[in-house]
Amino acid sequence: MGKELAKTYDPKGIEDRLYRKWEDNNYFHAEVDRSKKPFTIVMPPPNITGQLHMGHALDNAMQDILIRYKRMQGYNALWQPGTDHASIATEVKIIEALKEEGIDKEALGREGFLERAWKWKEEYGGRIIKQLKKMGSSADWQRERFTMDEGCSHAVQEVFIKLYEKGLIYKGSRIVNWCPVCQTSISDAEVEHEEQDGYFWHIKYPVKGEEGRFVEIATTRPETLLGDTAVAVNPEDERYQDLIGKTLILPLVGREIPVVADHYVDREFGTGCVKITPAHDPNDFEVGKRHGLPEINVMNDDATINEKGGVYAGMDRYEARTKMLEDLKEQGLLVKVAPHAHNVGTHDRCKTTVEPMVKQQWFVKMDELIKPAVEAVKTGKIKLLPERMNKTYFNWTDNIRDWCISRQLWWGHRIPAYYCKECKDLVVARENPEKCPKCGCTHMIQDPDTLDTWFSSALWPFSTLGWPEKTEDLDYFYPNDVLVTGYDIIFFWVIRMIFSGYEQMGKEPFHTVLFHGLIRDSQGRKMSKSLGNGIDPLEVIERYGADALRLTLVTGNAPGNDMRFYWERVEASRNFANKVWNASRFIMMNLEKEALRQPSQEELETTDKWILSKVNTLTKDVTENMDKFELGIAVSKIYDFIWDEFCDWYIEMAKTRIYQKETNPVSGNAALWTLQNVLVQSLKLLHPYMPFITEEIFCTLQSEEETLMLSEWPMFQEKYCYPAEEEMIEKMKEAVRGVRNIRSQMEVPPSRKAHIYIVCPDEKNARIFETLSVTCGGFMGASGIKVQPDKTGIAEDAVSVVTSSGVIYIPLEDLVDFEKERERLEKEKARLEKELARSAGMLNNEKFISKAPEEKIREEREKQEKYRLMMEQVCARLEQLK
RNA sequence: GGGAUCUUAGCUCAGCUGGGAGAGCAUCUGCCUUACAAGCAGAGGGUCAUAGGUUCGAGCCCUAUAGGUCCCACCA
Repeated sequence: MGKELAKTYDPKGIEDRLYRKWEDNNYFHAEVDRSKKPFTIVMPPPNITGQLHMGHALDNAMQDILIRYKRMQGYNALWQPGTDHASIATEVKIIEALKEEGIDKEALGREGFLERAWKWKEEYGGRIIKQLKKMGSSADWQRERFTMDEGCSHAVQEVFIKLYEKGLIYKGSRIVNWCPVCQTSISDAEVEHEEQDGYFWHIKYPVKGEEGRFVEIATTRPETLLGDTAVAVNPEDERYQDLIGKTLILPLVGREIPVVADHYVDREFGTGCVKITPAHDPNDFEVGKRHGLPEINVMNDDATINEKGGVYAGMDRYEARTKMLEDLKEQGLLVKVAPHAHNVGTHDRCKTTVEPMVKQQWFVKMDELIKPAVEAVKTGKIKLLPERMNKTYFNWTDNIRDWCISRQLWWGHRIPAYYCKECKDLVVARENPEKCPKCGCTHMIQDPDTLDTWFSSALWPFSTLGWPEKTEDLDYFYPNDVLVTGYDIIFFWVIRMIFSGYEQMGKEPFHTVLFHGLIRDSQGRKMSKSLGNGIDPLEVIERYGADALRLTLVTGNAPGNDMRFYWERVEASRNFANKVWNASRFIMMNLEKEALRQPSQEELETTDKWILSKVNTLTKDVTENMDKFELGIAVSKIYDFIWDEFCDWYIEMAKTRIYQKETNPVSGNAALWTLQNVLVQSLKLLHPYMPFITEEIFCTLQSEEETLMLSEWPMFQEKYCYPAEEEMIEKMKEAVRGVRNIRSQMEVPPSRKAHIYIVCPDEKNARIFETLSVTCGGFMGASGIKVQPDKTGIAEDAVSVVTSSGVIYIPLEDLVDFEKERERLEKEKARLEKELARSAGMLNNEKFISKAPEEKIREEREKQEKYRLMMEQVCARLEQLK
């Protein structure tokens, strides 16, 4: 008869098969279509070095949910995917690989290295995309882009030149964060501060011409002493007034340096005297600028001491430190060593301690660029979710510093700047100029540096749509709608996309940013390679299916909050998938070959109307929640509806009618029609979250339909609101629960049936139970139900359940333990007393009556009346049992 | 040093604009009831971190305190 499904849901096979079907049918592809409204999300491009991890899984699950939802709503939904060249991360990986082969990067040369890099890209670039597909991601893969493909590179070049021409990009000699291991400058955002235990070394500098007089300074980095060009004191520090302007002899070096006065010096801290090393400390750099001090760079790019360091030349910075301290001690100039915890800047990629150094680098001037980006968030033109991210955002924008964009790396976008070999003139141009515009010679050399990887990702929302060409795509799909990403890259990426969007497009790149948190392990630790605590999403998919993983990741997680990963939670999700599967299996088993007839209003029974009303409300709620990006709330409502209302109540209620459809075909048809319709509507609501299982069921159930993913998102319909039926069923459920509770407490075996009496003096309630007696009879373990207005004919010793709509009597004389029954009633009485006291407390409070909204007062009165009636019944029953 | 955030059932977390405390897992009891034991029915378990305040009414708003987490920051 009906269609067959396996007894348990097995995602294996099904998922790959359906994904192939979706791809083959081009369902993910979006073309400009002016008749439809666009909805666009750009995928944060994963690194080509990457493997899918839980962060990606969450990020992509959320985006896929939104994009599938909007697609079903009829939007022209574009999810624009791609990958990132990840300059430094990739370069480091390639160098490692080369090392294993015994090849040196420099020896290989730039060209050879880039050849290797592109090969790497070919090999690994596609890997993560394959993995994303396993998640069910419905991105438009035909539009897949790469940050270093021709179009994106063109965009990068254009932006660079435009900004340069506007004076917003400049080259300058400034102090930058230098990574001695990666041997490149890095931006402020790439520096992580970490507290380390170090020492405060107190060193004496002799005052020139005053035998036996010294100035004592304190430092955490004694090796920088080699580059000192002054000692500074606070101009208002009485202790050192006479020193200002004097000359000191720099220990170990013998160079003469002045004592200068600068307000930067904190009199309270250390000795109040600060050694000034303009070439190796950002503060000192500023002080040096103010006092016209020379900048002496004493280090090589690998942080060994250079020739300026005299006898220490060639030593590593820490080696030199040790040696210098020994020497100072010998000379009696090291006066004190105090333990001192301080913050040390490290490179986020390799964790090497960053060395501040003065270097020629390229910078983006930020103060003007950032203004529209600040304005956009301030005015709500761009909404950050959760809202608290605004503070983080402004904290960064308010303290913004120029962005160092040049990197001494090979893998990346080459800076379009050319230098004349002869006159050193600098030209920024689209192509290598044949001759120097200044001196006319033909030796122009391109700047060897490449750009920060984030320079290209900042353009992602429009470079992927064809910018700088004026494309149809750009016109139609830009601005994007939503950006989904982790809060950890708000500075690296989100802010930079926003100001780049305004600068290049004159429009914001998106209007909503939905931030998610980190996925942690079960102990709350970050998942990391070094800890070995990472969980591979592919393994989860392998074991439980992509749907289960997706559901796990978005359930019970508020935006921006971190989440712990538990296998048990995946198991719970898998169980839900199985529940959906089996409910569908049951329905399909009972469907006849011929189509169901839509029942008339009269043919729909109370229970049908109740569940139709419920799913109607659910549709409204879920749509509202999803529009507010409350994905977790929306899906838990779907979950509760399907499991609790639909499966545990409605399907059970419908069973009798299905089994007896031969004798009552009208009722059977109405039940089956309702089952099928509610199921389909639930599948639609669930589809964005669990695309595979819902598609599989839908296509089996409605074999004439091609796919669920392009079906219409359900709408709330006024005609399916049945408040009266909802109330009736709720009353019935209360009664059923009451009886089940009693039976369980009294340990009545399920096989034991009893004839049940429901005493309802209220006519309306009586009618409810009469109508529903067949339905609730089965649930109450009743052999029959009699609804009557009084207790006539009911055995004195029958057990009773007091509900808000009537008293239910269960004659089970031989089984009843009266002691237990009394206990139970006493407990119920106590509960009611508490409720009544609460009600009375409120209603007797004059202020509540005068100030609370009328609705609340009415509600409270109704409750009080309900409890009062129940109390009467309980007391009467207790009296009887005495 | 500045800022954010958290503290709710044994565990992990929801709780939207203030109006009778929720879920999943775990625990206990009874059920292999012809969709599902990855299940069904029932039960126990919380002075919502502490102390004040605003309010008729606070898990939710305000203030302070304690503890945890995270971000930012150039005191050498």
